[in-house]
Amino acid sequence: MNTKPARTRLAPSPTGRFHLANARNALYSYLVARQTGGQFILRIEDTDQSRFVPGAEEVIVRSLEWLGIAPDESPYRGGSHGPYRQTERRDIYQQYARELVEKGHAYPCFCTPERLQQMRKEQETRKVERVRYDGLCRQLEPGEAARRVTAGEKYTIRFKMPQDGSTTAHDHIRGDITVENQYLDDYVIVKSDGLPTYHLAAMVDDHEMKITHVLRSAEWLPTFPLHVQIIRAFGWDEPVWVHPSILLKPSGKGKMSKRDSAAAMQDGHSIFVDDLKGLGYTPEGVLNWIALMGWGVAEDDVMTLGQMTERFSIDNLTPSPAAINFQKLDHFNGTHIRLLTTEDLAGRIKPYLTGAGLEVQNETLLKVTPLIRERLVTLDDSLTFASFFFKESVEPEPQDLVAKGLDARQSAAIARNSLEILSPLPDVSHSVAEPPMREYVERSGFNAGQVFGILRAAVTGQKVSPPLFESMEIIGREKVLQRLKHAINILEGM
RNA sequence: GCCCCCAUCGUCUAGUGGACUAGGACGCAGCCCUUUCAAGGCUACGACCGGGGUUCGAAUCCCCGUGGGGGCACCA
Repeated sequence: MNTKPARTRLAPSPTGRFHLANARNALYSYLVARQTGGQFILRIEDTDQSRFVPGAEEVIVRSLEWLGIAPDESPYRGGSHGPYRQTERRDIYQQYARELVEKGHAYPCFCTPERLQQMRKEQETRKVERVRYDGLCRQLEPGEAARRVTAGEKYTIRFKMPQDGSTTAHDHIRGDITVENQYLDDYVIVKSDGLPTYHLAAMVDDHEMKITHVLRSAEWLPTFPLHVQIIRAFGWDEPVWVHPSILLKPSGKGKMSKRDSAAAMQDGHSIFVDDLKGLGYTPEGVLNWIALMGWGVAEDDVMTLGQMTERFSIDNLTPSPAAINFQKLDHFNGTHIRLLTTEDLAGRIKPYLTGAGLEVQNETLLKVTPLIRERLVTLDDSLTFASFFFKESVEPEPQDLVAKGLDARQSAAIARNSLEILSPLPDVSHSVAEPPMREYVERSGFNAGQVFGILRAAVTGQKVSPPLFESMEIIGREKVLQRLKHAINILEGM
């Protein structure tokens, strides 16, 4: 367990949607911050203006809030280490880039995109070991370079990678990762528009914002040595680096593609957090699900956020890629729904019901909720299990009113007998209505499944429903009798 | 092609040299409960990638294969 307050961050770019991997990094970062009494920070990495998607930032914030892991510092909440949007930190990067150039760790590069493209093409046709920058501008005299810069020539700034030896970087999950420097490139750290690339911006910001633990996707592993080199060039302390594993598509064959996402959506699932709510998932279920992709828990894996905060440790993260398993999401969602109090659950279900045009009375909803709770996988399942409680009348399929092994005439007779039994009763509560109906089953020679099946279809309008007598009690005598009469009419017309 | 990472049931994982007959969860199958569907309970099926070492002893450490994944931009 960490003892010093940790500062962690989530640094997404507002270029697309907020997906599972983002959410999982956010969760782990949040957990580390919480358990050490530190801060979790949201920083927007918007240096690539060509890929900027309007509204993406809002989706990120909304998703984090919905999950219940909102940041302590962010562009919206502010904080003492802002600004939290990289485009607003332009001058800071400029200053640090200049420092790198002055120290001889970086140099201006005047190569045009066209030249670079051609260079790569040539390298490929020559089948060179590795396609990379050829170092043309690295050779330039610093004075000459400075003259061209002041002359107004367009340029980028490249990091001067050591050409001999190797770089060892330490990942908390994987241990030391060593790469021969000759395989590393002179990466561009400031673009010709004056904005930094990730490599510079993230290192500068993590330092400036006093980040102690960097949790980021394993996709960064290949440039990890570069990042460490940049930090060493500045002479800064390194944070604890944690690279949680890549998330794979359900088949385990590669990352999720656009096509895979569409397929998941078809199936009532999604890898995008802002879809999950509409699909009926709870933050608790989603959180528990993503927490366990790459976090090894031996037993008792159903956890709330609070329990995760107590139990989480970056020591228990796994290095191997994990396939996304939506069945497990359903499982966790269902179990967390069952853990909710009746009031809480009712409140969460209501929007799905009213959203479907149903008129929902809170009093009734509170009675219905315990009946459907253990049947729900997603919150919108409440529609299939509870709609009939809130409808004036119900329209059963004629064939559903015919009991198994019987014909329409026999079924109609059972329905009529049931009506005769229920009509004189003061009410159709469970304790009042069930005994005489049980007695009828005994006496009639039909089995319970047949009799109650007809009654269920008549009263609920469907073959599958919550327990029959409990349901009738909530629906009430008048409506029950009404629906039963309606069913008799249908059966007699068959 | 080059570089990097990874390797236990179908999937997510526990396991840090002897307590492993390899544990849990999801899923799957069966049974119990039951007026339907669930939930719940019980049971079953199911894995240490291969080969070499190291060691009295290896799922665990090392090497080599093989397989899988990721990355090779003035994107993050």
